[in-house]
Amino acid sequence: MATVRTRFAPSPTGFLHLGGARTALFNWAFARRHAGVLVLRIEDTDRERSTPEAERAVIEGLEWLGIPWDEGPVRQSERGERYRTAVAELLRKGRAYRCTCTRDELEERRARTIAEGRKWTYDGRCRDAGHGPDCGPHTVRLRVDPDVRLVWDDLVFGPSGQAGSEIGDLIIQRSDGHPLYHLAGVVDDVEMRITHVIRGADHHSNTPFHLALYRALDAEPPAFAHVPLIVGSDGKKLSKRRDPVSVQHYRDEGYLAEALRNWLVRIGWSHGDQEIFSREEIAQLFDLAAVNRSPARAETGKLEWLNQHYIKELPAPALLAELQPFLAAEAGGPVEPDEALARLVDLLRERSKTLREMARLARFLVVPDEALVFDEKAVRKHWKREIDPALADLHASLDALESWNEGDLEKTFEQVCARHQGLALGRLAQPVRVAVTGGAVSPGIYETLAVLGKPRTLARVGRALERIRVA
RNA sequence: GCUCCCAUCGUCUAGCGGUCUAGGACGUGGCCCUCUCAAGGCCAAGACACGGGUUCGAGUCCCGUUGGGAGCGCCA
Repeated sequence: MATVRTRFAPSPTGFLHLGGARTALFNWAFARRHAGVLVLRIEDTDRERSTPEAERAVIEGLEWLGIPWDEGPVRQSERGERYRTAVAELLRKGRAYRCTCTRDELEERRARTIAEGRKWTYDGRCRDAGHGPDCGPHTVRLRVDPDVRLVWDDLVFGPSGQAGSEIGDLIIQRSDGHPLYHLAGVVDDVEMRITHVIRGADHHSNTPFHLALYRALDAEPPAFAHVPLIVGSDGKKLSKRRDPVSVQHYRDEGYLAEALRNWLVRIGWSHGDQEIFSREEIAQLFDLAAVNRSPARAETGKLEWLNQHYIKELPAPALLAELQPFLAAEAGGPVEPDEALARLVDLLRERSKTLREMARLARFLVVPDEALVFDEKAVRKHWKREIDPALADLHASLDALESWNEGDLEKTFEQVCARHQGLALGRLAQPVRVAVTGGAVSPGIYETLAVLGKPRTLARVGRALERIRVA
Protein backbone atom coordinates (compact mmCIF):
# COMPACT_ATOMS: atom_id res chain seq x y z
CA MET A 1 0.00 0.00 0.00
CA ALA A 2 1.28 3.42 -0.99
CA THR A 3 2.29 5.91 1.68
CA VAL A 4 -0.56 8.05 2.85
CA ARG A 5 -0.09 11.65 1.75
CA THR A 6 -2.43 14.40 2.91
CA ARG A 7 -2.26 18.13 2.45
CA PHE A 8 -3.46 21.30 4.07
CA ALA A 9 -3.97 24.04 1.51
CA PRO A 10 -4.91 27.36 3.09
CA SER A 11 -5.18 30.60 1.24
CA PRO A 12 -3.17 33.20 3.13
CA THR A 13 -5.80 35.50 4.58
CA GLY A 14 -3.74 37.00 7.36
CA PHE A 15 -4.76 34.58 10.10
CA LEU A 16 -5.46 30.92 10.66
CA HIS A 17 -9.19 30.35 10.57
CA LEU A 18 -10.78 28.01 13.13
CA GLY A 19 -12.19 25.80 10.41
CA GLY A 20 -8.86 25.72 8.65
CA ALA A 21 -7.09 24.88 11.87
CA ARG A 22 -9.36 21.91 12.42
CA THR A 23 -8.94 20.76 8.83
CA ALA A 24 -5.17 20.99 9.28
CA LEU A 25 -5.43 19.07 12.54
CA PHE A 26 -7.45 16.29 10.94
CA ASN A 27 -5.03 16.07 8.03
CA TRP A 28 -2.10 15.92 10.40
CA ALA A 29 -3.73 13.34 12.65
CA PHE A 30 -4.76 11.15 9.74
CA ALA A 31 -1.29 11.27 8.24
CA ARG A 32 0.32 10.43 11.59
CA ARG A 33 -2.09 7.64 12.29
CA HIS A 34 -1.17 6.04 8.99
CA ALA A 35 2.54 6.81 9.16
CA GLY A 36 2.05 9.19 6.27
CA VAL A 37 3.07 12.65 5.19
CA LEU A 38 1.39 16.05 5.49
CA VAL A 39 2.13 18.60 2.81
CA LEU A 40 1.55 22.30 3.37
CA ARG A 41 0.53 24.16 0.25
CA ILE A 42 -0.18 27.87 0.14
CA GLU A 43 -2.97 28.70 -2.28
CA ASP A 44 -1.93 32.21 -3.10
CA THR A 45 -3.08 32.54 -6.67
CA ASP A 46 -5.25 35.44 -5.59
CA ARG A 47 -2.63 38.16 -5.81
CA GLU A 48 -4.45 40.87 -3.92
CA ARG A 49 -4.94 39.06 -0.64
CA SER A 50 -1.75 37.07 -0.65
CA THR A 51 1.14 38.78 1.04
CA PRO A 52 4.18 37.28 2.79
CA GLU A 53 2.83 38.57 6.10
CA ALA A 54 -0.50 36.87 5.50
CA GLU A 55 1.29 33.61 4.81
CA ARG A 56 3.43 34.07 7.90
CA ALA A 57 0.34 34.45 10.05
CA VAL A 58 -1.10 31.16 8.85
CA ILE A 59 2.17 29.37 9.45
CA GLU A 60 2.53 30.87 12.92
CA GLY A 61 -0.91 29.64 13.76
CA LEU A 62 -0.04 26.10 12.74
CA GLU A 63 3.22 26.18 14.65
CA TRP A 64 1.57 27.53 17.76
CA LEU A 65 -1.13 24.84 17.62
CA GLY A 66 1.49 22.14 17.30
CA ILE A 67 0.57 20.98 13.83
CA PRO A 68 3.84 20.32 12.00
CA TRP A 69 3.95 19.47 8.31
CA ASP A 70 6.42 17.27 6.52
CA GLU A 71 6.72 18.95 3.14
CA GLY A 72 6.37 22.51 1.98
CA PRO A 73 5.26 25.16 2.14
CA VAL A 74 4.72 24.97 -1.57
CA ARG A 75 3.38 28.18 -3.06
CA GLN A 76 1.02 28.08 -6.00
CA SER A 77 2.18 31.51 -7.00
CA GLU A 78 5.53 29.94 -7.89
CA ARG A 79 4.04 27.21 -10.02
CA GLY A 80 2.22 29.12 -12.72
CA GLU A 81 4.17 27.42 -15.46
CA ARG A 82 2.88 23.97 -14.51
CA TYR A 83 -0.71 25.08 -14.62
CA ARG A 84 -0.24 26.71 -18.00
CA THR A 85 1.38 23.54 -19.30
CA ALA A 86 -1.47 21.43 -17.98
CA VAL A 87 -4.05 23.67 -19.64
CA ALA A 88 -2.14 23.65 -22.92
CA GLU A 89 -2.06 19.87 -22.81
CA LEU A 90 -5.79 19.69 -22.18
CA LEU A 91 -6.38 22.06 -25.08
CA ARG A 92 -4.15 20.00 -27.35
CA LYS A 93 -6.06 16.82 -26.52
CA GLY A 94 -9.38 18.53 -27.12
CA ARG A 95 -10.41 18.02 -23.49
CA ALA A 96 -10.68 21.74 -23.01
CA TYR A 97 -11.57 24.61 -25.31
CA ARG A 98 -11.29 28.35 -25.60
CA CYS A 99 -14.35 30.36 -24.70
CA THR A 100 -14.84 33.93 -25.85
CA CYS A 101 -18.03 34.61 -23.96
CA THR A 102 -17.56 37.80 -21.96
CA ARG A 103 -18.41 38.26 -18.31
CA ASP A 104 -21.35 40.45 -19.19
CA GLU A 105 -22.78 37.98 -21.64
CA LEU A 106 -22.38 35.18 -19.17
CA GLU A 107 -23.95 37.22 -16.41
CA GLU A 108 -26.92 38.02 -18.57
CA ARG A 109 -27.53 34.42 -19.60
CA ARG A 110 -27.02 33.20 -16.04
CA ALA A 111 -29.55 35.68 -14.66
CA ARG A 112 -32.07 34.65 -17.26
CA THR A 113 -31.66 30.96 -16.51
CA ILE A 114 -32.03 31.47 -12.78
CA ALA A 115 -35.06 33.67 -13.35
CA GLU A 116 -36.58 30.74 -15.19
CA GLY A 117 -36.03 28.64 -12.09
CA ARG A 118 -33.36 26.46 -13.58
CA LYS A 119 -29.87 25.75 -12.35
CA TRP A 120 -27.21 27.56 -14.30
CA THR A 121 -24.50 25.60 -16.03
CA TYR A 122 -22.52 26.92 -18.93
CA ASP A 123 -24.71 26.66 -22.03
CA GLY A 124 -21.89 25.39 -24.22
CA ARG A 125 -21.97 28.22 -26.70
CA CYS A 126 -18.23 28.02 -27.45
CA ARG A 127 -17.96 24.28 -26.95
CA ASP A 128 -17.72 23.39 -30.60
CA ALA A 129 -16.76 26.78 -31.98
CA GLY A 130 -13.20 25.62 -32.46
CA HIS A 131 -11.65 28.89 -31.27
CA GLY A 132 -7.93 28.93 -31.98
CA PRO A 133 -5.14 30.66 -30.04
CA ASP A 134 -5.84 33.86 -31.96
CA CYS A 135 -9.50 34.16 -31.02
CA GLY A 136 -8.81 37.20 -28.86
CA PRO A 137 -9.54 37.45 -25.13
CA HIS A 138 -10.73 34.09 -23.93
CA THR A 139 -11.00 31.77 -21.00
CA VAL A 140 -10.43 28.04 -21.16
CA ARG A 141 -13.17 25.63 -20.23
CA LEU A 142 -13.01 21.96 -19.38
CA ARG A 143 -15.11 19.83 -21.71
CA VAL A 144 -17.29 17.75 -19.41
CA ASP A 145 -19.25 14.86 -20.86
CA PRO A 146 -22.85 15.42 -19.72
CA ASP A 147 -23.36 11.69 -19.33
CA VAL A 148 -20.43 10.81 -17.08
CA ARG A 149 -21.23 9.85 -13.55
CA LEU A 150 -18.77 11.82 -11.45
CA VAL A 151 -19.04 9.70 -8.32
CA TRP A 152 -16.88 8.78 -5.37
CA ASP A 153 -17.21 7.14 -2.02
CA ASP A 154 -16.61 9.91 0.45
CA LEU A 155 -14.81 8.76 3.58
CA VAL A 156 -17.17 10.84 5.68
CA PHE A 157 -20.33 11.33 3.62
CA GLY A 158 -20.39 7.98 1.87
CA PRO A 159 -21.44 7.52 -1.77
CA SER A 160 -21.62 10.91 -3.44
CA GLY A 161 -21.61 12.36 -6.92
CA GLN A 162 -23.38 14.07 -9.74
CA ALA A 163 -23.71 13.68 -13.49
CA GLY A 164 -21.52 15.75 -15.78
CA SER A 165 -24.57 17.62 -16.99
CA GLU A 166 -25.07 19.01 -13.50
CA ILE A 167 -21.81 20.86 -13.51
CA GLY A 168 -21.35 21.83 -17.14
CA ASP A 169 -18.15 23.06 -18.73
CA LEU A 170 -16.38 25.07 -16.05
CA ILE A 171 -13.62 27.58 -16.55
CA ILE A 172 -10.13 26.37 -15.68
CA GLN A 173 -8.11 29.36 -16.87
CA ARG A 174 -8.98 33.02 -16.70
CA SER A 175 -8.68 35.38 -19.61
CA ASP A 176 -5.56 36.85 -17.99
CA GLY A 177 -3.92 33.44 -18.26
CA HIS A 178 -4.13 32.60 -14.58
CA PRO A 179 -5.44 29.20 -13.54
CA LEU A 180 -8.52 28.83 -11.44
CA TYR A 181 -8.24 27.40 -7.96
CA HIS A 182 -9.83 24.10 -8.99
CA LEU A 183 -7.36 23.47 -11.80
CA ALA A 184 -4.35 24.48 -9.73
CA GLY A 185 -5.49 22.40 -6.79
CA VAL A 186 -6.02 19.25 -8.81
CA VAL A 187 -2.79 19.64 -10.77
CA ASP A 188 -0.94 20.03 -7.49
CA ASP A 189 -2.68 17.14 -5.80
CA VAL A 190 -1.76 14.92 -8.73
CA GLU A 191 1.84 16.01 -8.79
CA MET A 192 2.22 15.79 -5.02
CA ARG A 193 0.74 12.32 -5.13
CA ILE A 194 -1.87 13.20 -2.53
CA THR A 195 -3.73 10.05 -1.53
CA HIS A 196 -6.34 11.57 0.78
CA VAL A 197 -7.96 14.94 0.34
CA ILE A 198 -9.42 15.94 3.69
CA ARG A 199 -11.11 19.32 3.47
CA GLY A 200 -14.16 21.33 4.50
CA ALA A 201 -17.61 20.20 3.42
CA ASP A 202 -17.97 23.41 1.46
CA HIS A 203 -16.00 21.57 -1.21
CA HIS A 204 -18.34 18.61 -1.31
CA SER A 205 -20.27 19.95 -4.24
CA ASN A 206 -17.09 21.01 -6.03
CA THR A 207 -15.78 17.48 -5.99
CA PRO A 208 -17.54 16.25 -9.16
CA PHE A 209 -15.74 19.01 -11.03
CA HIS A 210 -12.46 17.90 -9.52
CA LEU A 211 -13.20 14.34 -10.53
CA ALA A 212 -13.74 15.52 -14.09
CA LEU A 213 -10.37 17.24 -13.91
CA TYR A 214 -8.61 14.08 -12.73
CA ARG A 215 -10.18 12.22 -15.65
CA ALA A 216 -9.07 14.83 -18.14
CA LEU A 217 -5.58 14.74 -16.67
CA ASP A 218 -5.52 10.92 -16.93
CA ALA A 219 -4.89 10.79 -13.21
CA GLU A 220 -6.24 8.51 -10.55
CA PRO A 221 -8.32 10.55 -8.09
CA PRO A 222 -7.43 10.39 -4.38
CA ALA A 223 -9.84 9.41 -1.65
CA PHE A 224 -11.96 12.32 -0.48
CA ALA A 225 -13.13 13.09 3.02
CA HIS A 226 -15.26 16.16 3.63
CA VAL A 227 -15.51 17.34 7.18
CA PRO A 228 -18.59 19.22 8.35
CA LEU A 229 -18.28 22.95 8.67
CA ILE A 230 -17.98 24.73 11.98
CA VAL A 231 -20.78 27.28 12.29
CA GLY A 232 -21.23 30.21 14.63
CA SER A 233 -23.29 30.16 17.81
CA ASP A 234 -26.22 31.41 15.73
CA GLY A 235 -26.01 28.28 13.60
CA LYS A 236 -24.88 30.26 10.60
CA LYS A 237 -21.60 30.09 8.78
CA LEU A 238 -18.75 31.51 10.83
CA SER A 239 -18.52 35.18 10.15
CA LYS A 240 -15.45 37.30 10.61
CA ARG A 241 -17.74 40.09 11.80
CA ARG A 242 -19.79 38.23 14.39
CA ASP A 243 -17.53 35.44 15.54
CA PRO A 244 -13.97 35.17 16.77
CA VAL A 245 -12.62 33.06 13.93
CA SER A 246 -8.88 33.24 14.21
CA VAL A 247 -6.63 30.95 16.16
CA GLN A 248 -4.63 34.02 17.08
CA HIS A 249 -7.64 35.49 18.86
CA TYR A 250 -7.84 32.53 21.21
CA ARG A 251 -4.12 32.61 21.85
CA ASP A 252 -4.34 36.29 22.79
CA GLU A 253 -7.27 35.63 25.09
CA GLY A 254 -5.09 33.27 27.08
CA TYR A 255 -6.01 29.86 25.80
CA LEU A 256 -3.37 27.16 25.73
CA ALA A 257 -2.60 25.48 22.42
CA GLU A 258 -3.35 22.09 23.99
CA ALA A 259 -6.82 23.26 24.96
CA LEU A 260 -7.67 24.75 21.58
CA ARG A 261 -6.37 21.65 19.83
CA ASN A 262 -8.37 19.36 22.09
CA TRP A 263 -11.49 21.48 21.60
CA LEU A 264 -11.14 21.52 17.83
CA VAL A 265 -10.52 17.82 17.47
CA ARG A 266 -13.73 17.04 19.35
CA ILE A 267 -15.87 19.22 17.10
CA GLY A 268 -17.28 16.76 14.61
CA TRP A 269 -15.24 13.85 15.84
CA SER A 270 -15.41 11.63 18.88
CA HIS A 271 -13.87 8.54 20.33
CA GLY A 272 -16.44 6.98 22.63
CA ASP A 273 -16.90 9.05 25.76
CA GLN A 274 -13.34 10.37 25.86
CA GLU A 275 -13.04 14.14 26.21
CA ILE A 276 -9.36 14.71 26.91
CA PHE A 277 -6.94 13.96 24.13
CA SER A 278 -3.23 14.55 24.26
CA ARG A 279 -1.46 15.39 21.05
CA GLU A 280 -0.18 11.81 20.91
CA GLU A 281 -3.63 10.36 21.43
CA ILE A 282 -5.04 12.45 18.63
CA ALA A 283 -2.38 11.13 16.28
CA GLN A 284 -3.06 7.62 17.47
CA LEU A 285 -6.84 7.51 17.65
CA PHE A 286 -8.12 9.86 14.97
CA ASP A 287 -10.41 8.06 12.58
CA LEU A 288 -12.25 9.53 9.61
CA ALA A 289 -14.98 6.92 9.92
CA ALA A 290 -15.95 8.49 13.26
CA VAL A 291 -16.32 11.99 11.83
CA ASN A 292 -19.85 13.40 11.87
CA ARG A 293 -21.76 14.67 8.89
CA SER A 294 -23.62 17.59 10.42
CA PRO A 295 -22.34 21.12 10.93
CA ALA A 296 -21.31 21.92 14.49
CA ARG A 297 -21.56 25.12 16.49
CA ALA A 298 -18.45 26.60 17.98
CA GLU A 299 -19.51 27.22 21.57
CA THR A 300 -16.63 28.11 23.84
CA GLY A 301 -17.99 26.67 27.06
CA LYS A 302 -16.12 23.43 26.77
CA LEU A 303 -13.05 25.26 25.54
CA GLU A 304 -12.91 27.14 28.84
CA TRP A 305 -13.21 23.95 30.80
CA LEU A 306 -10.49 22.32 28.71
CA ASN A 307 -8.28 25.34 29.12
CA GLN A 308 -8.56 25.23 32.89
CA HIS A 309 -7.89 21.52 32.78
CA TYR A 310 -4.64 22.07 30.91
CA ILE A 311 -3.71 25.06 33.06
CA LYS A 312 -4.04 22.81 36.10
CA GLU A 313 -1.83 20.17 34.53
CA LEU A 314 0.93 22.33 33.08
CA PRO A 315 4.25 22.11 34.98
CA ALA A 316 5.10 25.35 36.78
CA PRO A 317 8.02 26.51 34.62
CA ALA A 318 6.02 26.07 31.41
CA LEU A 319 3.00 27.77 32.92
CA LEU A 320 5.09 30.70 34.09
CA ALA A 321 6.49 31.05 30.60
CA GLU A 322 3.02 30.98 29.01
CA LEU A 323 1.81 33.51 31.53
CA GLN A 324 4.68 35.93 30.95
CA PRO A 325 3.12 38.13 28.24
CA PHE A 326 -0.16 38.41 30.13
CA LEU A 327 1.65 39.32 33.31
CA ALA A 328 3.69 41.93 31.49
CA ALA A 329 0.49 43.47 30.21
CA GLU A 330 -0.88 43.71 33.75
CA ALA A 331 2.33 45.08 35.24
CA GLY A 332 3.07 47.38 32.35
CA GLY A 333 6.47 45.79 31.80
CA PRO A 334 8.40 42.54 32.01
CA VAL A 335 8.01 40.60 35.24
CA GLU A 336 10.91 38.70 36.83
CA PRO A 337 9.61 35.33 37.96
CA ASP A 338 10.55 34.53 41.54
CA GLU A 339 9.58 31.99 44.17
CA ALA A 340 6.61 34.00 45.40
CA LEU A 341 5.20 34.32 41.91
CA ALA A 342 5.65 30.62 41.27
CA ARG A 343 3.79 29.85 44.48
CA LEU A 344 0.99 32.25 43.63
CA VAL A 345 0.59 30.83 40.14
CA ASP A 346 0.14 27.40 41.66
CA LEU A 347 -2.58 28.79 43.90
CA LEU A 348 -4.23 30.44 40.92
CA ARG A 349 -4.46 27.37 38.69
CA GLU A 350 -7.77 26.30 40.16
CA ARG A 351 -9.34 29.70 39.73
CA SER A 352 -8.31 30.63 36.22
CA LYS A 353 -10.03 29.69 33.03
CA THR A 354 -7.55 31.61 30.92
CA LEU A 355 -4.02 32.93 31.26
CA ARG A 356 -5.44 36.41 30.99
CA GLU A 357 -7.64 35.79 33.99
CA MET A 358 -4.72 34.29 35.90
CA ALA A 359 -2.56 37.32 35.21
CA ARG A 360 -5.34 39.59 36.41
CA LEU A 361 -5.55 37.63 39.68
CA ALA A 362 -1.77 37.76 40.06
CA ARG A 363 -1.63 41.49 39.46
CA PHE A 364 -1.54 42.43 43.13
CA LEU A 365 1.79 40.70 43.53
CA VAL A 366 3.60 42.13 40.53
CA VAL A 367 2.54 45.70 41.00
CA PRO A 368 3.86 48.26 43.55
CA ASP A 369 1.62 49.11 46.52
CA GLU A 370 0.54 52.44 45.11
CA ALA A 371 -0.50 50.89 41.81
CA LEU A 372 -3.07 48.58 43.40
CA VAL A 373 -6.50 49.09 41.92
CA PHE A 374 -9.31 48.86 44.42
CA ASP A 375 -12.69 47.36 43.71
CA GLU A 376 -14.82 50.13 45.20
CA LYS A 377 -17.75 47.84 45.79
CA ALA A 378 -15.57 45.53 47.87
CA VAL A 379 -14.10 48.52 49.71
CA ARG A 380 -17.53 49.81 50.67
CA LYS A 381 -18.67 46.41 51.78
CA HIS A 382 -15.66 45.39 53.86
CA TRP A 383 -13.91 48.53 55.07
CA LYS A 384 -16.38 49.46 57.77
CA ARG A 385 -15.51 51.63 60.75
CA GLU A 386 -16.30 48.77 63.17
CA ILE A 387 -13.41 46.74 61.92
CA ASP A 388 -10.83 49.36 62.86
CA PRO A 389 -9.90 47.96 66.32
CA ALA A 390 -9.55 44.38 65.13
CA LEU A 391 -7.66 45.39 62.00
CA ALA A 392 -5.33 47.61 64.02
CA ASP A 393 -4.75 44.76 66.44
CA LEU A 394 -3.99 42.45 63.49
CA HIS A 395 -1.58 44.97 62.03
CA ALA A 396 0.31 45.18 65.31
CA SER A 397 0.28 41.41 65.79
CA LEU A 398 1.58 40.81 62.29
CA ASP A 399 4.24 43.40 62.83
CA ALA A 400 5.35 41.53 65.95
CA LEU A 401 5.48 38.21 64.12
CA GLU A 402 9.05 37.14 63.50
CA SER A 403 8.29 34.14 61.29
CA TRP A 404 6.13 34.69 58.23
CA ASN A 405 4.42 31.49 57.20
CA GLU A 406 0.89 30.22 56.67
CA GLY A 407 0.72 28.39 59.97
CA ASP A 408 1.73 31.38 62.10
CA LEU A 409 -0.43 33.71 60.07
CA GLU A 410 -3.42 31.49 60.74
CA LYS A 411 -2.65 31.46 64.45
CA THR A 412 -2.37 35.24 64.50
CA PHE A 413 -5.72 35.72 62.78
CA GLU A 414 -7.39 33.33 65.21
CA GLN A 415 -5.92 35.10 68.22
CA VAL A 416 -7.06 38.49 66.97
CA CYS A 417 -10.57 37.19 66.32
CA ALA A 418 -10.70 35.71 69.82
CA ARG A 419 -9.65 39.03 71.37
CA HIS A 420 -12.51 40.83 69.67
CA GLN A 421 -15.60 39.06 70.99
CA GLY A 422 -15.07 36.00 68.84
CA LEU A 423 -15.12 37.91 65.60
CA ALA A 424 -15.92 35.63 62.67
CA LEU A 425 -12.83 34.93 60.62
CA GLY A 426 -14.50 36.12 57.46
CA ARG A 427 -15.14 39.53 58.97
CA LEU A 428 -11.44 40.02 59.44
CA ALA A 429 -10.16 38.16 56.40
CA GLN A 430 -12.23 40.05 53.85
CA PRO A 431 -11.08 43.56 54.81
CA VAL A 432 -7.50 42.28 54.74
CA ARG A 433 -8.03 40.64 51.36
CA VAL A 434 -9.29 43.91 49.95
CA ALA A 435 -6.36 45.74 51.54
CA VAL A 436 -3.69 43.52 50.04
CA THR A 437 -5.21 42.53 46.69
CA GLY A 438 -7.59 45.37 46.00
CA GLY A 439 -10.52 42.99 45.57
CA ALA A 440 -12.68 40.42 47.27
CA VAL A 441 -11.31 37.47 45.33
CA SER A 442 -8.02 35.72 45.92
CA PRO A 443 -6.54 32.47 47.15
CA GLY A 444 -6.80 31.72 50.87
CA ILE A 445 -5.87 34.71 53.00
CA TYR A 446 -2.89 33.01 54.71
CA GLU A 447 -1.47 31.85 51.39
CA THR A 448 -2.00 35.29 49.96
CA LEU A 449 -0.18 37.06 52.78
CA ALA A 450 2.59 34.48 52.80
CA VAL A 451 3.18 35.14 49.12
CA LEU A 452 3.03 38.92 49.46
CA GLY A 453 5.55 39.03 52.29
CA LYS A 454 5.60 40.91 55.54
CA PRO A 455 6.67 44.44 54.53
CA ARG A 456 4.16 44.79 51.73
CA THR A 457 1.37 43.25 53.78
CA LEU A 458 1.98 45.69 56.63
CA ALA A 459 2.17 48.61 54.26
CA ARG A 460 -1.07 47.72 52.54
CA VAL A 461 -2.98 46.97 55.72
CA GLY A 462 -1.63 50.23 57.15
CA ARG A 463 -2.96 52.18 54.19
CA ALA A 464 -6.33 50.52 54.56
CA LEU A 465 -6.42 51.49 58.21
CA GLU A 466 -5.75 55.12 57.33
CA ARG A 467 -8.51 55.17 54.81
CA ILE A 468 -10.99 53.53 57.17
CA ARG A 469 -10.27 56.15 59.78
CA VAL A 470 -10.82 59.15 57.55
CA ALA A 471 -14.00 57.69 56.09
C1' G B 1 -34.94 29.55 -7.57
C1' C B 2 -32.05 24.99 -8.82
C1' U B 3 -28.52 20.90 -7.22
C1' C B 4 -26.27 18.39 -3.22
C1' C B 5 -25.85 17.53 2.02
C1' C B 6 -27.38 17.37 7.25
C1' A B 7 -31.02 16.68 11.64
C1' U B 8 -30.29 12.88 19.61
C1' C B 9 -30.38 17.28 25.95
C1' G B 10 -28.82 24.81 25.55
C1' U B 11 -23.73 23.00 23.27
C1' C B 12 -20.16 18.91 21.71
C1' U B 13 -21.51 14.01 21.27
C1' A B 14 -22.45 8.02 22.30
C1' G B 15 -26.01 5.08 19.73
C1' C B 16 -24.32 1.43 13.72
C1' G B 17 -33.19 -2.83 14.51
C1' G B 18 -34.30 -5.54 20.30
C1' U B 19 -29.18 -4.68 25.72
C1' C B 20 -32.57 2.90 25.25
C1' U B 21 -37.53 3.87 31.24
C1' A B 22 -31.52 7.06 25.28
C1' G B 23 -25.22 7.09 27.92
C1' G B 24 -20.99 10.77 28.62
C1' A B 25 -18.91 15.74 28.76
C1' C B 26 -19.51 21.13 29.07
C1' G B 27 -23.02 24.46 30.77
C1' U B 28 -27.28 25.23 34.28
C1' G B 29 -29.82 24.48 39.35
C1' G B 30 -29.38 22.47 44.43
C1' C B 31 -26.57 20.48 48.55
C1' C B 32 -21.73 19.55 50.99
C1' C B 33 -16.92 21.81 51.91
C1' U B 34 -15.54 27.02 53.17
C1' C B 35 -12.02 33.34 55.28
C1' U B 36 -13.66 35.32 49.46
C1' C B 37 -13.54 33.20 44.63
C1' A B 38 -12.61 28.87 42.69
C1' A B 39 -11.44 23.75 42.71
C1' G B 40 -13.48 19.19 44.52
C1' G B 41 -17.61 15.72 46.07
C1' C B 42 -22.87 14.37 45.76
C1' C B 43 -27.72 15.11 43.57
C1' A B 44 -31.13 17.12 39.88
C1' A B 45 -33.46 19.14 35.56
C1' G B 46 -32.56 18.52 30.32
C1' A B 47 -32.98 15.50 23.71
C1' C B 48 -34.35 11.13 19.62
C1' A B 49 -37.70 18.10 14.80
C1' C B 50 -42.69 16.49 12.72
C1' G B 51 -45.77 13.06 9.76
C1' G B 52 -46.21 8.66 7.16
C1' G B 53 -44.43 3.86 6.06
C1' U B 54 -41.15 -1.09 6.43
C1' U B 55 -40.73 -4.59 10.57
C1' C B 56 -42.89 -9.06 15.60
C1' G B 57 -39.98 -4.66 17.10
C1' A B 58 -37.26 2.06 14.87
C1' G B 59 -33.33 7.04 17.88
C1' U B 60 -31.38 3.35 14.49
C1' C B 61 -34.10 1.53 7.55
C1' C B 62 -37.39 4.17 3.50
C1' C B 63 -40.49 8.48 1.86
C1' G B 64 -42.39 13.27 2.72
C1' U B 65 -42.68 17.98 5.63
C1' U B 66 -40.09 21.48 8.39
C1' G B 67 -35.54 23.54 9.83
C1' G B 68 -30.28 24.21 8.87
C1' G B 69 -25.80 24.05 5.76
C1' A B 70 -23.01 24.09 1.14
C1' G B 71 -22.63 24.88 -4.06
C1' C B 72 -24.63 27.18 -8.50
C1' G B 73 -17.96 33.06 -9.84
C1' C B 74 -12.93 34.66 -15.30
C1' C B 75 -12.86 33.96 -5.51
C1' A B 76 -10.20 30.47 -2.83
